[in-house]
Amino acid sequence: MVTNSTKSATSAFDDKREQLLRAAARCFNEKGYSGTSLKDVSAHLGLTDAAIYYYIDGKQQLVYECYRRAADIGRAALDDAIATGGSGLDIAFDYVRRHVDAHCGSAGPIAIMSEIPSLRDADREHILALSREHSARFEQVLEQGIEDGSILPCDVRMTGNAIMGAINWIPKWFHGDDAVAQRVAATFPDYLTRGLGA
Amino acid sequence: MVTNSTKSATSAFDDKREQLLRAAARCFNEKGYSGTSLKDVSAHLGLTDAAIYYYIDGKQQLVYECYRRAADIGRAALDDAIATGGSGLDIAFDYVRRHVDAHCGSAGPIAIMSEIPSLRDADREHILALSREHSARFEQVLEQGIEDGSILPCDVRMTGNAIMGAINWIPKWFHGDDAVAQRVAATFPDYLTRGLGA
DNA sequence: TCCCGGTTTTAATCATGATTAAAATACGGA
DNA sequence: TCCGTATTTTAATCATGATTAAAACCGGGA
Repeated sequence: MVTNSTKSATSAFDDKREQLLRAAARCFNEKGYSGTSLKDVSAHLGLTDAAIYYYIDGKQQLVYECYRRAADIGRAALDDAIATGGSGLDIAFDYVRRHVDAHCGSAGPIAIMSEIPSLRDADREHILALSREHSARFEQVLEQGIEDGSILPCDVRMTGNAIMGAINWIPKWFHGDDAVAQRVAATFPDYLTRGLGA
Repeated sequence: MVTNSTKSATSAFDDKREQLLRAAARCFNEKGYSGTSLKDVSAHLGLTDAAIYYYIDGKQQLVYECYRRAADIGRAALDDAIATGGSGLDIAFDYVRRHVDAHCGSAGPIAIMSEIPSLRDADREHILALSREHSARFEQVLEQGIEDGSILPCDVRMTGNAIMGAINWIPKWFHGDDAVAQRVAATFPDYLTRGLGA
């Protein structure tokens, strides 16, 4: 019935839908959008491909929601980091820590937005807007750090691209190993912010 | 006729074949392996899709050679960096500089190896081997830097992953703008090695 | 000018995979 | 136990795109 429930009450339906999004995210990360068949995704849930249509409107809708979920998680990581306050460098560190946790922790696989062109026109606009907004906000954090002296002057756009790239690439080599997750958490925030100066 | 010429003599055939690989790399980077049709690739050369088969054995062969070319370029960047010598940190800096140049400079689009699973079994083994070897060699450079005191002790595998990720993600946002290329060159080597300590 | 190899296109073929409709199944409550 | 809704499957349909074979084209040398 594909209910567009706005409520967050945890129905069995919503649960399974969430599972579906995670399974799809994992598949998309591994084999790309066009490379994953709905059968690949449904297999993760022990269903047939056709069953997916009970939960979601189609494959396009599936990527779109995966990407939107990814954007939400990234935004939340930045929101929370900003909320904790501190210098620009502190915020940047906390953001990396949270975002990396999101990729490696129990939040499950998060889709990396590596195939924006394959989205429907309207969806692409929306996702691009979210993505640009996120980048801009992070760059502002870097600028704030430059002003408060915690970060060395730099090209914030390029530096932001470097940091985002390092994070976005994680799913390409991280596959759920807890021990590795710890090493990521112990290394990434420190390494990626140490390069910002001090 | 799809000659497997080992010579490097620049025949018109080899030239066009090289153009083909670059066009394919650009397409794969933008829309993924399955997402790009041979028609997409051939359009870049002003040909029809069927004409591609005159130059290469098929789509699988095309990705394989794109990835192999990418591996070669990455290896060359590391070889050259090591050849110039210096501390581990110096080498790391030079490697990043060269590899980033390769992505943004006239070497043309380099395929990012983001869809290893879609390779044929035998090809996948080969590419994975090259990839692992490259990572291992770069980690050795980092270790050398730790020994000679130019790099702070760290988890070289994770740090290497972070650096490679930042570089590999470049094609996702860089689209040939020369001015941007300069900013990348001015920012990445410095930022990515500054985080290694000193 | 005519011929030939090298190059490209046209016009099939063929498999894959998204999507849909109808039928089957499961399961909680009356 | 029986019913009705929620869930899933089965069995089409349909479009896309890789691949191939045969025909057409093109430029240089005899």
